[in-house]
Amino acid sequence: MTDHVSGSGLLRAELARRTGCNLETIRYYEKIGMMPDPPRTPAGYRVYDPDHILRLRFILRARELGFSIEEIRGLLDLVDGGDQTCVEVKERTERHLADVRAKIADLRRIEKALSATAARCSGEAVPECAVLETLEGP
Amino acid sequence: MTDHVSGSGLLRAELARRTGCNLETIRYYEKIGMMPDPPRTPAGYRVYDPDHILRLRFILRARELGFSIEEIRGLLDLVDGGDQTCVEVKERTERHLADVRAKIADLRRIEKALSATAARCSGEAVPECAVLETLEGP
DNA sequence: GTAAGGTCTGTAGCAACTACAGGCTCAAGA
DNA sequence: TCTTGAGCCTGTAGTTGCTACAGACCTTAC
Repeated sequence: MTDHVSGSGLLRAELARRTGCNLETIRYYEKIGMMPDPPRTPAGYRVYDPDHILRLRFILRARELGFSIEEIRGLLDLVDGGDQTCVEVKERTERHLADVRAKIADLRRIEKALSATAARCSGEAVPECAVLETLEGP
Repeated sequence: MTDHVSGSGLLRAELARRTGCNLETIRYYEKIGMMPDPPRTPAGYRVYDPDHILRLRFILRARELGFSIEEIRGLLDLVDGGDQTCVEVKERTERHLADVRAKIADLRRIEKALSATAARCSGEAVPECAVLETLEGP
């Protein structure tokens, strides 16, 4: 079987390959409504298009950044539009923004501690405990 | 029962309260070796000190930032010392550093997309799909 | 001394995947 | 053509990382 189904569509394995996602996880995300039900071939095979790649990559990376499924659902709702008012979108966007900025701040602290550790390690001493104190900041 | 066990020690519930951690999760982290086995009272109650608070807060925040248990174990090994050589520590530190910097970069993209969304939303239009394209970067 | 509440252990349940079993589909080669 | 083999389907079971509960013990307050 080729991967070219009705022109530009991808089958599930090809979507998995292009996103680095586990094959079964795609089906799981469809089941819980994170990924839309894709069109099917007459035989029932799922057929994906480039938008699906974009969406799945976003979900995967957001997970790696520590967003829960529900948080990602919230971010995706911003994309999917729907019947939300502009005010609602704005409020939710700003909540997400605060969360994202807090994560960035914490990661910066970890970055600082790690690079200090690496620098000190260029000498001969094993570092003390800069890492643990990292997230104690203001 | 007070929370003052043998001077400055904390019982499990107090550690949970001060870190925001679920009570049972503390026991779980002990079981999988992320938290050290704490000393006990004669009756078998766990007694924690301020270092435990620090360590647990670090674990919790690292989880929120998307680090897996194994990755956090790696970060904590840097703290715990042990028989690792300086070169090993440095290599592992730099791998973590690369990972942290990639996360920061992605979060910055998300931040940008979200603040653009919020700004556009101050007008009247519902945003299109700036968010999804966020993690497509270079 | 007894009632209330905190701690203990072990075990069961949930969320988010991940893997497998058994069956159907399709393209290609003998 | 027909068969072989890789890929897809569904449903279900297993894994990881927690979270909640049950039943028993301990401690403080009345």
